[in-house]
Amino acid sequence: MGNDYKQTMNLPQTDFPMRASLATREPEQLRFWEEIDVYRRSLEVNEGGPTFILHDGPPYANGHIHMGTAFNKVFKDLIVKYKTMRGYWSPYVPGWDCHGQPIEHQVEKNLGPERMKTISQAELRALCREYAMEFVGVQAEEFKRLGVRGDFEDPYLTLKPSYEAGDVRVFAELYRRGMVYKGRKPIHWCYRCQTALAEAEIEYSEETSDSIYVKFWLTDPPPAFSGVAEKVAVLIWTTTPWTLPANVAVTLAADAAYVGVLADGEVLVMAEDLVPAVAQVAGWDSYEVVRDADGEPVRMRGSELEGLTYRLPVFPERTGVIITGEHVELSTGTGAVHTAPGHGEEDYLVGVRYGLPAPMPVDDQGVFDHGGGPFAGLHVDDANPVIISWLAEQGVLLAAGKTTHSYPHCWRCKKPVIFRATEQWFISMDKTGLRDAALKAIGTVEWVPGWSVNRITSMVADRPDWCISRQRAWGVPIPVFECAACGETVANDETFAAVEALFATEGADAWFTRAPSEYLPQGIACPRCGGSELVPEKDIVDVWFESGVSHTSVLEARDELRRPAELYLEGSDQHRGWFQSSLLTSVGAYDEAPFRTVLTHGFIVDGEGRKMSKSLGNVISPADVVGQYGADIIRLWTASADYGQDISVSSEILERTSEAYRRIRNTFRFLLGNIYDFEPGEAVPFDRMPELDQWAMTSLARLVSRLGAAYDDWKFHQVYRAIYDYCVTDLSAFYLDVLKDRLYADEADSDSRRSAQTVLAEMLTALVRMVAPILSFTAEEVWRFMPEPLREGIDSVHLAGWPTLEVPSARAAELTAAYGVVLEVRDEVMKALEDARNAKAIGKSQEARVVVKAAEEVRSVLAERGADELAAMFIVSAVEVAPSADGSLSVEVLPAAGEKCPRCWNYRALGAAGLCARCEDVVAR
RNA sequence: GGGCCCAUAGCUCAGUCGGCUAGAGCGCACGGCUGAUAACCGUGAGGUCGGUGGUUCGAAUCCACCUGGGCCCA
Repeated sequence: MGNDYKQTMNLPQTDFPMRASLATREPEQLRFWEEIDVYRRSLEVNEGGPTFILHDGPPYANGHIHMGTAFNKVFKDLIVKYKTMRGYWSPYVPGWDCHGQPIEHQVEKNLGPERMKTISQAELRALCREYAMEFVGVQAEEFKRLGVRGDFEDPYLTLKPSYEAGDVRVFAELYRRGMVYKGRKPIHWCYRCQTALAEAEIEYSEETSDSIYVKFWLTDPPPAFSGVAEKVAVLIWTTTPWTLPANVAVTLAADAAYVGVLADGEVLVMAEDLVPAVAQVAGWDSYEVVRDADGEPVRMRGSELEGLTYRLPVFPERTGVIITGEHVELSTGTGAVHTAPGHGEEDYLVGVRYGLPAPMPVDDQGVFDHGGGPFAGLHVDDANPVIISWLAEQGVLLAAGKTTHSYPHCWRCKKPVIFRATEQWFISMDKTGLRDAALKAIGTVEWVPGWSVNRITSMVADRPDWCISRQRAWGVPIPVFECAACGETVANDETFAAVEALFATEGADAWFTRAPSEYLPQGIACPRCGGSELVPEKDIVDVWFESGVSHTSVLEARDELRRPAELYLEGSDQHRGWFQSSLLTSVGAYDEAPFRTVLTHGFIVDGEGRKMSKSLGNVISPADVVGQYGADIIRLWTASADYGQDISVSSEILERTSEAYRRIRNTFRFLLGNIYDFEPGEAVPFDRMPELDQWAMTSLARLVSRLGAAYDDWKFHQVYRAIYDYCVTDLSAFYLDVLKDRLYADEADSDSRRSAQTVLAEMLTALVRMVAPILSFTAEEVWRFMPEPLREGIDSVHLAGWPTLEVPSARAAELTAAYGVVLEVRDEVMKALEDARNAKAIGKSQEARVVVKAAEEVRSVLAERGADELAAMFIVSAVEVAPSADGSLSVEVLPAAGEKCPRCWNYRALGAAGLCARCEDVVAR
């Protein structure tokens, strides 16, 4: 049949596969990029261009990457690639956070308790390094598989000597500026294992404890109570009697009502709500609440009692003070909390606020020293019964019982741990105005999305001093010394310089294997006692401090980078973490923020918006997605999400993303298939193109500028949206569909077909570049299937730059307006054709001719296009435009006149050869 | 418990200073085509804009509270 004519048609030809098979094909692109060293080349092409530095926040070198890390890295990658396309010199140096408790903990678990006992710190550190390096390797491969481009040959690692030297440099500067001080802070301590424990090493379980109610005698009771009885006490409740020797304050709830209860001839002050419960525990047969002249209970708010003093229970010759705090519970106890800043986190924080001392009478072994007064020499394990009976003897114990509650235990020995204040190193927020300077620096930075600035501001405004020391093995030491003779800290420009040099050449390991005399200059002595024997500080630095100094260890240290960076980009948790530690160390050392813009994204959650967890069974791993769908699907998903909120992944979302991908891929395939015989020399200039092609060029130009704006504005989901809608709506559903007749049936070398191909080539070369930052693999694949001349001798799409497209603006505006009308009419025509199809009047639209009745304004626009052009655009055999009686738009569908041309399948009057005039003409040649 | 934030069709997103019957694409249903064919085209059905109350002539949009969710802290 018509197949005879098939050979005379210009049907699409391309080897570009319809099916992506990304999981198997992507590795080929990876090898290609490796071969041509695309990262290096991406810098070379923009040598001398403006610089854009996205500074990578280091993930922790432990375990495989998850969806969150994948999202974050791909997000960064598409920004770097976009900037590269726009001509920016944009190096990307990935980094890893290699020190810290989780790795040390894991290594310790692998070793087991027996070997741990015999291993040296140096050996332990070597094992930790090995462990970290293994996962740096694992994650680097996983990132590369996602298409992430960067200097994976030479990433930055917090365990490298050059990095560790930067830790010293920043610490030294902060120290010189007087921001670093030594103070005390309570930490979890296991006296059996003789070690500090991190929060992650604590296991909580139920524990039965003593529960006692103790009277603290007020020295100057409020008159309302003191008139009633001679002795007035504030009644506290505690489950840790052994912490009473360290008591310095009682904390009340500022807004709660407190009353005096008269029982056994004494007034006991407690929260009104808790009086009945206390009466029951105390076993009072009768009691009364102190009342005023009107018979109303005397109520005082916690804040009114603030400032009163009382005699310490264990040291009656000293006094404590009543304060208020937010952590006071009014569901149990008395509403008055025994406060020992040396023994509790909340107590410590409230103590800092009130400037209270933090006595710590318990030593490393858990034994009271002389600070324990009458209990000196007693072990805390044995102390409770002794203290309780002592309190009873003193007449201050109201009641004693037992209670069960959740209590922290050591992960190693499984025994209860204690909270114990120890010497720690701090960075002061206020001594030298760091807080104010940081807040000021926040104002110089662009925070995206906008609410981000509120979050960082309130966190910096409210945070306590930064405790930067850890009692650990795997990290960078606090680079100071202690005088062996008098305990004074020894640290000055000379020692810092020597330590920095030591770390730079041998790494921080040397701190643990070399004696200070080997690397410190001669003559360093204790400024207080003149002692010359110096002991290196045992504590290491908080890992947040380490990663925080990357502005120095990486941005400053590496030739291709500089401080400040244009962009930091991390999840919203980093307001507390890296954004802040980077900001504080940079402002502290250099008086300025290390970044110009900070971009924050939400967290990855499941389809219901819940976080992913093993227990919920909703975890999706990037490796599985790459295996099933391919990295480009992860990349497309990354771009499609509005990162300002939490980002969902589910199998449905991935399925949808994958369908969208196929749509884009097929658009590329169609474009490639129709330019197989096109040479750029045959391009038709804009002003000689048919109007429809001019419109297509206009809409492409609009897309180019819209995408540029969306990318520049960090609105990547709009980029995705615009590309996708363009492929579906502008191209597939309209322009490309309309073009088929011209492409397939017109003479191969005709101006009309060459014009169409000119447009398709423009679309292809522009789209492939604009999509490359996102669909990095597919774009590269498309690039390799493009006709050689269109590639302009460029190996990789990633080196091809951003498209430039000029369309006369007056003509563009004219066409945009006119085609708005045409497309509206087209919609109506489609509806009418569908009705006809449903009535079995027609099958394909060419079988119909239509009569469009419209108002004058519409008719004039249509008339300008011409009936033939309208028929082509509506894909019908003929269009007739007629006035409409009421001005409304309506469409009448009639059978096509003429017969089906066996070559082009349009309904036309057929000539002698049995073909339509156009086809007859084409075949004749 | 506190701070910051989120909530529009099954999915991903639009909805400017509050103002026509809340939009798009996908998916779905139905149909067409068989020269983009494990493609392509068309039509259609889907939403009490998380809930309640308030401000207003009028609220998806402003306010309060609640519910659910996220991050951080406690």
